[in-house]
Amino acid sequence: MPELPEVESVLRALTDLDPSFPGRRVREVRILRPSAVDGPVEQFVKELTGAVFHEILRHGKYLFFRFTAHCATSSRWMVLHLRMTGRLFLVQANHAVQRHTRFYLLLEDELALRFDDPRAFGRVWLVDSPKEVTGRLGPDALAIGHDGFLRQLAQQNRQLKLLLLDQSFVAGIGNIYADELLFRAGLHPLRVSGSLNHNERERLFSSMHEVLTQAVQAKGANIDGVFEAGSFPVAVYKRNGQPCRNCSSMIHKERIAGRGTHYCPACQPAV
DNA sequence: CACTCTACCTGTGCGC
DNA sequence: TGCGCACAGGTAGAGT
Repeated sequence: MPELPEVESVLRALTDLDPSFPGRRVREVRILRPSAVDGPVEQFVKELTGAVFHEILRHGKYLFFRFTAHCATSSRWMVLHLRMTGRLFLVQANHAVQRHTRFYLLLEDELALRFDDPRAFGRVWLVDSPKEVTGRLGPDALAIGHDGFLRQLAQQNRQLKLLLLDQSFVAGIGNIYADELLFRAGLHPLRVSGSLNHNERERLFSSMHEVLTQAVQAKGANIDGVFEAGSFPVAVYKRNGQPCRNCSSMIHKERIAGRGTHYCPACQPAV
């Protein structure tokens, strides 16, 4: 499930694989699954055909592609959310379409930007400004600094698991990294944010920052039995029934805030 | 106002 | 072996 580190890796892969990606012109747009596009499909195709990409940004789990349409002066943005199983990548234009390919953009130099998504939760939008999307989001979880995070935290009094998953608190953390950073911080997912002492608040920020930074460096998470491109080793996610790497206690799983939540009962005491 | 539930999807892995 | 079904999860929107 792509969260901040995985989405950041997608962005870096695009620009590393193809340093001239910003600057490329779209020759053709093919939509295989119209429901992947928010809004009228014809307009999506029409606007992007002949458009030129200028830059790619990320905020939370969203990617923003700035482009200028073929005979327009002002910029427009293609916004993408991978949701659960979406994958965005560059391929050769003749690369065979897969069963789950939802759409692709044929670019110059026989390249194609392709979106595959088995679960079909992923979506793409065209908007005038990223703010139309990021306006509902909190600060990016990796861009936010120590002081900004503590300010955000001071305004809340909610269960930590719920808080971390709330994209309007900070954007980019999903179920995997919420569990991972709470483990690193030694905080139980049901602890209420308002009850944290100074030291615990500091640990929450530093753990969030370290986990996300290291996961970006590792190009995403490595989860046993689940296909993920990255090599960040998870300590608790899907490790229920296995020994904690700190203390050998059994990793526990329960449903919190409607999500499968994994933690070490010894390292993350309830009170 | 704050929380919970459901829809959206389909591959996986279980029990029978 | 094969069938049916619960489950996984991010987000929006509806419901309590």
